[in-house]
Amino acid sequence: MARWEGNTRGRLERAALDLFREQGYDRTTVAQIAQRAGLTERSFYRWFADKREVLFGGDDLEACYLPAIQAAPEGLGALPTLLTAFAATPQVLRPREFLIERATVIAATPPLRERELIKMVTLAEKLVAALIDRGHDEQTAHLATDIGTAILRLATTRWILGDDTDFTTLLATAHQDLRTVAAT
Amino acid sequence: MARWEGNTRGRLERAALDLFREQGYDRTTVAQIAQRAGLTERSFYRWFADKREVLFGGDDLEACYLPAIQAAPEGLGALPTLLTAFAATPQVLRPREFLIERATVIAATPPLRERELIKMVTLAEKLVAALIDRGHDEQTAHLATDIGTAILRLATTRWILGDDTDFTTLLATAHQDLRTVAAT
DNA sequence: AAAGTGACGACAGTTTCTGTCGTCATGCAC
DNA sequence: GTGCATGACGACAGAAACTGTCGTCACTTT
Repeated sequence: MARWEGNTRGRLERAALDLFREQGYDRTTVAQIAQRAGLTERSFYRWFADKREVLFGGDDLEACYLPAIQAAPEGLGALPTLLTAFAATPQVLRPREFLIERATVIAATPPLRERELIKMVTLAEKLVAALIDRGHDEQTAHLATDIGTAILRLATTRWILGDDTDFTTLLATAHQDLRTVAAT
Repeated sequence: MARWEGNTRGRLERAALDLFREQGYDRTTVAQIAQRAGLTERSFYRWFADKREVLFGGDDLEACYLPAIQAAPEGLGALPTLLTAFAATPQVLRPREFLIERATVIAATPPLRERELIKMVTLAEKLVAALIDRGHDEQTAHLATDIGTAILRLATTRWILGDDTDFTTLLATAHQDLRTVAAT
């Protein structure tokens, strides 16, 4: 694979994240990223479609959730299927520090937020498709995905804020909270 | 205001949408848009921050929803407040044909989808803030906004698909459907 | 040993976006 | 009416993002 150092892609990701944190996203050049990784600007574009994509390389979540949905017990409702998939998945796939640095940079720069949003929507569409595959009708699949992501977001927020409860319990609590708000 | 033709901004929007439909987004140049509107490329950037923004000029929805939220009856729950705001608002603020052409182009080009998504999220954040302003706590406001937008999306989808029911009824039906899915 | 492959550098070129300055029509003061 | 501010505009110049193309070089396959 790699002729020189190896892990070219990882070196580019690391260099980009470091530079974004040091100087900000718009003041760092693709040429700078490539140079710090020991490459040329042209080579950067062989590994990533554009400057933003360098922080969104992994399809980790998709690889986690989709099999978990397919493996869910037969005859389960759409929303419970999603929630078990969310619960059965490890919270951290990369070193935690990397994720936090990355999230900080993304939150601070609008172009990266845009990219993150479309990644999330694309993932959500795949969740919908997976639910439809299991026999749910389209509108139910959409609705369950909307509800499920809202629950996931609330549970994750509380988890980040320091709530160390078991994640399955956090999901169940958030689900109950949503039902309460929806009942009004 | 306008020295020559007047409505410079509108001319640019119209030229951009037409060109995007004729040749696609990436094959049309900012210089082309400006030329068709009788201007220079440099002048385009005096009216829009970047090439994508030309299709997202109006803050119409925000101008509709926020006052409606503030005008909602005292003591109403967070979700009902949103739903009344959604119901009390006209569905069409621009000529319907313009909206459809625009939506088609956006759906077909990823960079425009990204921009649309961040516009929607920004609007949602303002809805949350408006709810917090009315005394709701942050998590409830978030949850209600997530639920409310899911309901709005389902109702709008059915409306577009040809369901000519009164929009308030469509919202109520979608709300009921969501409760059903959430109950499982 | 010869041929194939895959990552890379080296250009050249287009397009997006920004900074800066001069121009010119309109409006307002005097 | 003359002088002066303002605001939209054109005309550059230039940085940075991205793309196409070609040659090179290490490594692998046969």
